[in-house]
Order: sequence, then structure tokens, then C-alpha cells
Amino acid sequence: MRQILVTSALPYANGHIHLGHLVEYLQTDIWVRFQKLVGNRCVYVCADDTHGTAIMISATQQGITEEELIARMQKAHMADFAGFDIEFDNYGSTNSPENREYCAEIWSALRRAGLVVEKEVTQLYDPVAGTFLADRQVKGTCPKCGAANQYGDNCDKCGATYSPSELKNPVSAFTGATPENRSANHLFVNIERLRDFLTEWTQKGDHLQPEVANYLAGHFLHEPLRDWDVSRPAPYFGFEIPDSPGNYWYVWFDAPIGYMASTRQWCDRHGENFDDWWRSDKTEIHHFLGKDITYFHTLFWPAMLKTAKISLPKKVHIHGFLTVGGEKMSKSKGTFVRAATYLEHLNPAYLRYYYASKLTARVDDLDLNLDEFVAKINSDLVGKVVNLASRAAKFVKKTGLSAAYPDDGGLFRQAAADGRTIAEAYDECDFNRAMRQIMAVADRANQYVEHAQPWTLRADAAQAQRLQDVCTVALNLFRQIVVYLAPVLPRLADQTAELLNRPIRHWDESQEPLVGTPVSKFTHMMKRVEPKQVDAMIAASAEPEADNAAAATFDDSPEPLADEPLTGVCTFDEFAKVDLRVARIVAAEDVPEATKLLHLTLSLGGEKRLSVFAGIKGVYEPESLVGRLVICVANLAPRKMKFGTSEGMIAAAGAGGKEIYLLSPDEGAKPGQRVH
RNA sequence: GGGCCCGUAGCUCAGUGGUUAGAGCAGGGGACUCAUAAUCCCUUGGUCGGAGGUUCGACCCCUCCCGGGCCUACCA
Repeated sequence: MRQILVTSALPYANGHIHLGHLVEYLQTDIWVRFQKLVGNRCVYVCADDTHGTAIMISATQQGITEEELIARMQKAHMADFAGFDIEFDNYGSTNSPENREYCAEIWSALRRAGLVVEKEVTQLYDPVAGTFLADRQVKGTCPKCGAANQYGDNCDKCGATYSPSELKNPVSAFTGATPENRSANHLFVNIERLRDFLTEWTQKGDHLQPEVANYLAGHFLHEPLRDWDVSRPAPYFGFEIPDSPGNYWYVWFDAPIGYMASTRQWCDRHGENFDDWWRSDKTEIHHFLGKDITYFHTLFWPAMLKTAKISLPKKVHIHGFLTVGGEKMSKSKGTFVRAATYLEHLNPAYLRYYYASKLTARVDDLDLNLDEFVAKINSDLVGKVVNLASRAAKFVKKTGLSAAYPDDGGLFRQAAADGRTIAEAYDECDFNRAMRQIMAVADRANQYVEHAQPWTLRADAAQAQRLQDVCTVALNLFRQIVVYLAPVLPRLADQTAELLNRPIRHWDESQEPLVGTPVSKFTHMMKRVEPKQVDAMIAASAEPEADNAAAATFDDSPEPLADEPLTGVCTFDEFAKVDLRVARIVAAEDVPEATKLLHLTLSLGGEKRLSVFAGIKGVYEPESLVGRLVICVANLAPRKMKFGTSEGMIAAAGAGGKEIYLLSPDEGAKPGQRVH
């Protein structure tokens, strides 16, 4: 039995999980579930990556503390992962005491090894945000062609390159302030001194995919490795460096250490010894990550681990990016789909299978083609796999499976033997190959049913035994397929366990046929995907194209959002409970005894009226309201008030007091229409 | 500006320095009706992005070009 520790890259706490992230978490989760299913001891840890300038600035813009921001985002991330059946053994945060502890430990090892050097760095500084800026965080007018709103390093329009100080009208991308030059001392790690080790480790021992090893050899290791800048001056959201007050560890220093910190939390919860997992040959460590962060994990991270005498990863599995319809994900096209949005429209099993069917052990990008997505789910999962149970189960509902496994022409044995190559494909992360082989088993099973014609057998009472046998074969082949698919489709495995009254706990359940068990009533295990559902998801994800030039001229204050920060995620179902309607105010009268209330009568068209008390007295005159359209909550539970019962609520923005702004629909809206 | 990856049938992808380049889906024809318009049988379809080169021989090696995606820009 292998003992395996698995990580996925830590998602940054500055944004929500989207379909691109899920390539990695699903790939990892499938691999982990496979390892657990075959009986290996496997622990899967992850955490939110919470430090850095971007978090600091976001928090300021939202008017909340960094801690609040990262706590909210962690909650959202964990909900998204759970929604996709991604099961971490521990999900931590880089802003944890455990992480600080391991950062200090590795840091002192780097110091002891004499690898830390100090150098002065001159950088652009944003005096308003009070923070240093990378070149990319400065924008201005291109000095060559005059194109507006270009980054501080080169021009997208004419391709010219320059330094940020050459930009005309340079501004901070965060605050719009004019940046200035400032110098500060930074701490660097001299990894050139570990060149021999890094060359050996990256080029030998199968720790990396071949293309990754080649890339490193050609791109980094052919020249002296530059010192790695691992500190940032205050203010910075992160951990202050103990022996360098006023300096903080750069987010990329403490992020991978978060793998250890998260493991530590798991160990503490389970009475495990941390050193058995990170300082022992008996544990294999596997990292899964995207190609953009290759060098952090294949040069700096091994260098840190080596120096601190901590276990090196056995394998770093690097994957490509997600494209949708062959293109980069786009917010304006609606292909930048958040995990939460997907879950409102589609079953997570669909995406799990689709990605599995496309993932290989290589670094290639993965394309999500939406038409193919629909076709593949309907054809493979519903048409081939679930169909097997669907066409056989009801014939044996009364009898259960045969007492002895009948002659099936060697089909079960063949598929059992296929389990070995399927398992190999899983273990090598070649899920595409595994899925192809599993579907081949499903094809053979459908051919078998076609040939055996249970629908003919059932018409002849003398063939009852034969009918039961045929269905026993069909259901066993189905179950075998479900075992093979269990890492990808855990819910299907559970449903199958219920149908056949036998849990699926181990890969080896695919090796012996199941006989003599009762068969439960068959219910649909997975619905076909309707293209309409996919369209709805894309429509829900589409954001109008932001015109950068125009956006720059708006100068909306961040205060309203800061005063009332965004609330937690609301699912579509929750939102759908609120029935918002267009309504016409047909009567409005003062309530003399009340200080804030007006009594409004709303028409939803036809005879439908709602009597509503609204707290807008003194802001709107009753006469001016009659005839206008508003948006109301039409299904709000009626509420008894001092002056009568209020049957709804009209929607308005503003802080209250004199600041109340009723919402109006655009022209053409009709009373009674629902707001979606 | 530097670099990486990809470009094989309509779509998504396998594939090996060597006989007639494969699969799934889609398309066409037929069968069946147990099943979520599912299944089964047969079948159309590719000058392997383009141009050179190496080789007895290249889709697979080299060069250049074109197209697509991505990373990075001296805090790699």
C-alpha cells in the first residue's frame, strides 16, 4: 500500500472559482479518489492563498479588513468545491499560525545555509494606496503611438516597449494616483548555489513531465539562476519576517508552504505525526498545478525543501489551461463561467466526466466545446452507461440477480482484465485513455443486451431463468463500469450501490460478479443535458463588454459598497424564491399618524392589487407617485403594521433618511411582468 | 521584446522513422423497440496547417512561414 500526500495549487483569495480552476481540482480529486479506491492511503490537502498586494487593495476598496475578505472568499471557495464533489481531507489558509511557523522554519534554514542576500530595489510607488507597484500595475499613454490606457511595459496597440517612467500621464492601476520612484531593501534567495541539485532533480528521476523538464533546461538552467526576491516592504498583507522587521515574505514564498501547514492541520485532527508525511521516505508527495506557476514549483520550491531538509515531491503534475470554444475564457462572451453559476444550471457530474474524458498526462490546454459537452454526456453517460441499467433493471426487480453468474461469453472476465490497463491510465493521469477504455466496455455490454434481447425473453414464461441471467450479466457489466467510473462519478457509484444493494468501496469490486442480491426499483440516475441549460448558463455568465476608455472616466466612489459590503452567495434557487414584479402605483396616500410611511396601492395588471406601506414619506410626494412604475417584491409574507397590513415591498436603493431612490423599469415594461 | 505549446476526417482527439493513417461524436443508409428520441449493424469522409530540407523512406526529425492558445518582460 502506498502512502500518498496530494496537493492542488492554492486558489487566490481575490476571486471566485471558475471552470478554469476546476480543471485542476477535478483532475486532482479524480486521481485522489482513484488512489483511495484501489486501497492506497491518500491524503488530499489544499488551502486558500491569502497574502499579497492584490488582497490588500481589494480589502481597502471594499472597506473591510483583509481577514474579513479572505474569510468570505474561503467560504465561497469551499462551497464551490463541495458543489463539485471535490473532497479535501483538509482545506486551510496560508494566513494560519501553522503556516507562519513553517515559513519561519524554512526561512531560518535558508539563513543558516547562507543563501539569503540583501539588495536595494527601486520601484514605482503608489502614494495613495501606500504600496509598491509592479510595471503591470501602472497604466498610461504610450509614448510612441499615443494609445491610451496602456501598461507600463509595452503597448498593446503598437507593440513598443519602454519603462513605466516613459509613459505619458502614468497612473496607478489601483488608485489612479501618479506613481513615484522609491527604493527599498529586499531580501533575495541565491538559488544559483543549488544549481547542481536543481539540475539533477529536474532532469532525472521522473519528477516532471518530459516537456516540463526540457522547458526548464532550455529556459532557466542554461544560464545562472537569478536571485529570487522573497521580501516586500511594509505595508503588505502577509507575515512579517522575524529577523527583518518592516519586511514581509512575498506571497509566493509562503504559498507553497501552505501545503505543509494544511497537512499539519490534518495531522493534528487525526493524531498523525507530521514528519511521517513531510520528512519520511514512506510518503509520496504529488503536486498538481497549472503551467503558469511551473517555475515556482520546480525551482524555488524544491530549493526551499532541499535546504530545510524536507521531503521533495515525487511528482509535479502540470496541466494546461482551459479554453472555451477554442478561445480564452471571456466575460463578455459568457464563457468565463463561475463554478457557482455552473451549479445553478448543470449537474457537476457532467463536467467531471467531460474533463476526465479530455485530460491527459501532458501539459496541453484543454478545450471545453459546449456542443461536444452536450453530445458527450448524452451519448456516453446517458446513452451508453446509465442506459444499461435502465434497460435491464426492471426485468429483475422481482427476482433480483441470478444465484450463480451465468455464461456471458467471457465479457465480464474481459472487462475485469481491462481493469488493469484502466487503472494504469488513471495512475498516470491519462484519464482520457481510461474513459475511452471504459466506454469500450459499455459498447460491448450494449451489444450483448441487443443480441440477448431480454424484451423478447420476457414474453415467454419458459424463458424466465434466461431473462434473469441476461439481466444479471447486463447489470454486472454496468456495475463494473460504474466501479471504473467511481473516481470520476462518485454519485453514480452511490446510486448503483442502492440499485444493486451492495456498496462500492474498492476497485476490486470490479473483479468479481455480484450474484443473488435484490434489485431495487430503477429510477433515472442521470438526466440528459438539454442545450437550453448550457445556453442559460452562458447567458447568466455574460457581462457587457467594459469599455476601458469610458470606464476610466467614471469616478464612482467606493463608499456605498464599503458601507454595505456584498453579502454571501445566493443560489439561483434562493433568488428565485423572491418574486419581483413590475407594478404600477395606482393610489398613494399619506398616513397622517406615521412619520415615514405612505400607503400605496400597487397594480399588477388586471384586477390584482397589493396594499403596501412604504417608508418613503418626506422623500416622495404621494401625488407624484401615482401612475409611475416600480419594482416590488410581490410574494413577501404579509406583515401587520400599526396602520394596516402591508402585502409587499417596493424596491429602492440608498442609505435611508432622505437618500431613497425608487427603482424604475425601462420603458415598455408592463405591470405584472416578473423581474428575472 | 523573449519564450512555450498546439495545428491529423465536420467536431474532440489517438498514433508510430517504414506495408492501404485510427477512435468517439456528428453526417448518410438500414434494423430494433427493453431503454432518458436511448441501442445495434453498415457506411461517407483526411494531399496528417503551408513551403523547403535530411533520409532508401516522414504525419512522426531539421529550417522557415502561416494560423491559434498561453506565459513572461529584467521583483524568471
